Amino acid sequence: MAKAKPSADKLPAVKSKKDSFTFFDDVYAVVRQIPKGRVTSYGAIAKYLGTELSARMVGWAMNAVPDQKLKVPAHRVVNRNGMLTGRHHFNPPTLMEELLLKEKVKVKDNEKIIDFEKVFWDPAIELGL
DNA sequence: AGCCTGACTTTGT
DNA sequence: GACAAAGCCAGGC
Repeated sequence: MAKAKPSADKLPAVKSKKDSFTFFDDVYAVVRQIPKGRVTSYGAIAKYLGTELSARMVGWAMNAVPDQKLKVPAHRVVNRNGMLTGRHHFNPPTLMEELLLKEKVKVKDNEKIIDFEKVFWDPAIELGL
């Protein structure tokens, strides 16, 4: 992963707090665009949204999903280690791994994705940021 | 209004 | 390499 160290190059470009609702909406929008069999990290999404400093909010957004019918494949979102840290938040905790396995995503120890780098889907790149 | 928590990430010891 | 701490922002109490 390219981790640049922009001291002055790092522009917050964060939206107003009033646009906070957009944050959740954007998160859902990005997650929904994750191709099948691919996964991404909270940080990647956060970065794409311009709030890489608040990757937690991405996960928080998942927990704050207004309606599951939004088809937000939260199971395709893991932490930067490729670990299914959020599986406990699924209805059955095993649902996350099942969904991933169903999409041909290999999971090791039922908590970590194998070849995470290969199935990693970076919105900033795929969506052409 | 203030304090606490959290599905993260990075950095330092 | 493992553990601890800090920073981030939004929501709940």
